[in-house]
Order: sequence, then C-alpha cells, then structure tokens
Amino acid sequence: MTEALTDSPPQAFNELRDLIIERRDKLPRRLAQVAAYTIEFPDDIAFGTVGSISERAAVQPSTLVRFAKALGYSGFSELQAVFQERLRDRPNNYEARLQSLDEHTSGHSPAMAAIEGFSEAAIRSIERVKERVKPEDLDEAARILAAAETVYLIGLRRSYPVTAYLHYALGTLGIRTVLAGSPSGVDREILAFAGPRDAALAVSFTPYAPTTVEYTRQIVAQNTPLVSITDSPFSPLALNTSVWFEIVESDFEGFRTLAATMTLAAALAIAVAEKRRAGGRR
Amino acid sequence: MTEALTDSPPQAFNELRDLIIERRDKLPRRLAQVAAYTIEFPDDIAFGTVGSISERAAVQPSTLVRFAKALGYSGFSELQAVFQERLRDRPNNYEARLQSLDEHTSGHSPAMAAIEGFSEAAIRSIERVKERVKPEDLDEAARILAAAETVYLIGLRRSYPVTAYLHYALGTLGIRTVLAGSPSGVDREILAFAGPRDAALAVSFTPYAPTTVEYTRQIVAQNTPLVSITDSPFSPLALNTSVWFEIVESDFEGFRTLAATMTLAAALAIAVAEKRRAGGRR
DNA sequence: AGGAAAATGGAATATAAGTTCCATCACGAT
DNA sequence: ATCGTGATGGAACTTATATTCCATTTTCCT
Repeated sequence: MTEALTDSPPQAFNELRDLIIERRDKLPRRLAQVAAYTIEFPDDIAFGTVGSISERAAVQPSTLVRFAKALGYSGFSELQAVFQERLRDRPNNYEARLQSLDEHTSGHSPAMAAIEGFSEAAIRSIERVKERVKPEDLDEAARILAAAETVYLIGLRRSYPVTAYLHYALGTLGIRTVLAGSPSGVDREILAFAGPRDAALAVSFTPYAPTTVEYTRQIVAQNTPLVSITDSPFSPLALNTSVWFEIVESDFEGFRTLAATMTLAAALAIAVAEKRRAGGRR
Repeated sequence: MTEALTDSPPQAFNELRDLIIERRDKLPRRLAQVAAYTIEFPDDIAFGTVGSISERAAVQPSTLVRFAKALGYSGFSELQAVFQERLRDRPNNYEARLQSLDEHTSGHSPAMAAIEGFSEAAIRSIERVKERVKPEDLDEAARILAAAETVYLIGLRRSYPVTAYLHYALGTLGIRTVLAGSPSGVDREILAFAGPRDAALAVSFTPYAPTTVEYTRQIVAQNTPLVSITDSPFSPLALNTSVWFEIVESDFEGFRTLAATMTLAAALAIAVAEKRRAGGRR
C-alpha cells in the first residue's frame, strides 16, 4: 500500500488546492498529471465518475484512487467530496465578501457574532432577491397597485412589519392604503370593502398564518387583484394570486431578518409611485 | 409504464424549475413531496445519490425515479444532470461576478433598476452597521433589555415597522414587550407605567417625530433605562440615552429602506435572548 | 549493467447505485 | 358497497462505480 499521510487530509477546498499545488512536482508522472487536471477542471472532479474523469484526464481509473490516497484520503470518493463542498451552498455572488465576514466573526463577543451573522444572512437574502425577482413581475405588480383606488395591506406576525412599512411608504407617496393586521381586530369587516377597483398586497411566510390565507381568499372572492410576497412557490399565497414574489430570507441560528423583504417592499413602493406619475392621475 | 411527455424535458435548470412549480399541484402526494424537496434543496439533488436523497426527502428511492419520469426524463440520473449543470462552470472569481452583475443592471426596466438600487443601498448600509456598531454597545444594550421586566418599544412613522418587528421577535423569545405607536392612541398612558425596573427602546430617524422625542423624555424622567436606534450623534435620541446606535441607511432616489435597521434589530433580539438565558431569570 | 523499489496499466472484484417489478393500498366512479 | 384505476412501499434486479490486485514496465541506485 502506498504511504499515507500522518495528519488528516484537508476538508476545505482551498487547503486541498494548496496542498496539490505544493506536492505537484514531487509526485510521479501520472499522479502529477492528475494533479494538473484537478486544478484545471475542479468542476469535473466534483461531478464526474472515476471512469469519466480518468478518460478525460487520460489516466487509468486506479490512478485517480492512488492520487487520492497519496494525498491521505481513504479513496477517491472522499477527495471528491471536498470538490463538491466547494460548489455546494454557494449563494451565488457574495461568497468572497461573506468569507471575509466569517474570518472577522471568530473571536468576537457573542453579541458581535450576532451582528455578523445577521449581516451575512441579510446580504445573502438581498442578493437572492436581485437574482430571482423578474422585472416583468415587478412591473405588473406596480401596475396593479398603481391602478388601485385603495391598497389593502395584509400581513400578520412576522410579516406585519412589512405591511406597516408599506403603509408608511405608500402613504408618503400619496397612495391610499388600509392596513390589516393591526391590533384593532376588525380586519375582516375592513377587507369587505375591497372591490375590483382596489388592490391588495399580502405578505406571509412559513408557517402561514391561517388568518392571512383566509383574508386572501376573501379578497380574491371579491375580485380584488392580489399581489403576494411569500417564501415558496407552494405557499397558499402563490396560488390565486395575480402576481407573487418569492423571498427566501436566510436565517442565522434559526432566526430570520426582514432585510430582503424590506428591500423588495421599498422597490415596489417606488415602482408604484413611478407608475402613478407616468400613467397620469386616475 | 408511466406516461411520458410528448416533448422533451427541459435541459436548463430554470425551465425545469418552472416546470416543477407549474406541475406541482397536479402531481400525486409523494411526487409533490419530491417536487417541494427539489425546489428547496437543489444542491442536494445535484450531489446526492438516489438513496441519500430519498432518505432526506422521506420517500422511497423509486419515487425519485418516478418523479423524473413524470417530468419526461428517462430516469433520475438525467434529471440530476440538469441540477448539476446549474452548479457547473460558475465563475469563481469575485470580479467576474460583480461585472456580470453590473451588466445585468444597465439597460433594465425602471422597475428592475429600483430593485438593484435598493439592493445596493441595503447591502452598503448593512456593511456599515457591521463596521460601526461597537460590540460593547451591543452587549450593554442587551444587558439593559435582558434585565427589564417589560420592554417598552417606541417608534413612529418609518420607525414603527422596526418596533413592530421587535415586538414580534422579542415576543417569540419570551420577553414581555409593549408596543407604542400603534393606532390605539393611548401611548402616553401606557408609557406612564414604565419604571426603573423596566427598559425602553426607541427608534427614530430624521426628521425626528416630536412625539417620539417627547416619549423618550418621559421615559427618562421615570428613570427607565433607554436604548435608542437613530441616525446621527446629534439626534435628540442620542442624548440622555443609556446606549444608542447609529444607523445610516443609504438612500436610493431619496427613499430609504429599513434593511440595516432590521438587521441590527434582529441581532439585538438574539443578544437579549442569550443574555437572558445565560444570566438566569430575574 | 543488474537489481531492487516504485510506478503503471488493466483486469477482477466488491460495493453501491439506479431502475424495475409486483403486491398492496387509497381513492373515486358506478 | 364494489370495482377499477392509479399511487405507493419495498424487494429484486441490473448496471455501473470505486476499489483492489497483480503482472509488467519504468526508474533509480550501486
């Protein structure tokens, strides 16, 4: 059996990469060839099979196993896992930024760790909004809300701050809104006033408050156009809705911020205001 | 054999995603369950094996194959390939990513410009929080709030969503809160109950709502410790306050999001909860 | 040049993976 | 209530994958 390393092989891709580069010229010919291939086509290592990779790298399958063992892994699969980790859970864009965040985090007070953790989660979430929200949807939502005489805002529990914000934001922009979910408790009666010439905006995340779902049903039944913000295509709000947005807030220690949702809400408010200005008064 | 589709199944991830979402509610129970899992954990589909995925998705291995076939693929492996493509050949280096981001930005609809603009503003604001907030301040604020019998939350207008969020967040963490600023209009009387063994948290930004300023004066006069979140050292809230945080939300076209404030609020909530847990009950 | 040690290619093997099949179950129509 | 269709769970089967083994070649030292 080939010699194994005394200490355990790297689990992080970057370390592994460094190790391969460092060892490269001490390795025998075929193994060096594999080393070069792994550095050049890391994605292929992550997804390929021993057979397919060996073919493309022009070596024998057994050579790949040897290579992994020479690096201290128990077999090729173990080495492959490291290459896969690199591609996993990568929230597309801000990886580098987040990584530097992680480095800062360690060694701080628990309070500061919370700040860093939530910042990281918030930035990720916002990034995702940018990627996922379709311009057409935003335009359509803005059109609906801009055309409404009154906008009914529906949001309970965690979603309530969002509707409260929109209540404020749309209010300052001269758009009449009615906020459901406040402690008044007469929401149903208020929502009964909504008609086809109004519009409603509902916000709800898992676990969806039954009341919110019920309200949206009522709204739809009254032929009032509905725009929703929710966290999954399978959310009850995503059905029967004129337009809906998917927002996935990353969590930190099981707790979620509202940063991304607030960002979308702000954009929506501005878009509505612009539509109103452009489309003339109604 | 199960029915196959007439036209070929999607090779691009986004199309596949849309297809799954569209078909979701027409699928039988177990297949719908798989559908939800694939949307929620696409990375797992890309890297897992039929065995491991079926275990985590709580279905039989055969169900995964059925799911793939129901979508028109020849088998699970073919569907998996689409999930892998999504992760392959993604540019790693930071600059390239940012560049592609910029390219997306320009030439989009005004609606999308709003999303991009607010996202940028929000991320910048959050990063500033990270830099500016002092760990000692956060610790001290958490200590004050954790020691309080009741936490009084003061926030009007744009700040109201923040206190509403804290009302919810602290509530779920088992901390008694009273929310001022809601439409009830009896805030002053409610705040009169606050004493030295309680604490208050006030949030206010320019232009500072006179009512908020007045409330904080009242609170301080009653010897209730006060934590503030505001946007300038010269804010009326920064004076006479036990601890205060400076949050500057970047604006986009004169409009401000609450992303950074929400992030700080979340961190504060967690920090308080941890202090409570660590420090025993009072 | 001769020999030992290491490296290599390729076949053999054991393991794991994906797929198929069938008995059973749930549900809707008659 | 009964029948029939479709869905489901789980075992059986087939394929392919990673790993091991060994004969052969290469390398390097004396």
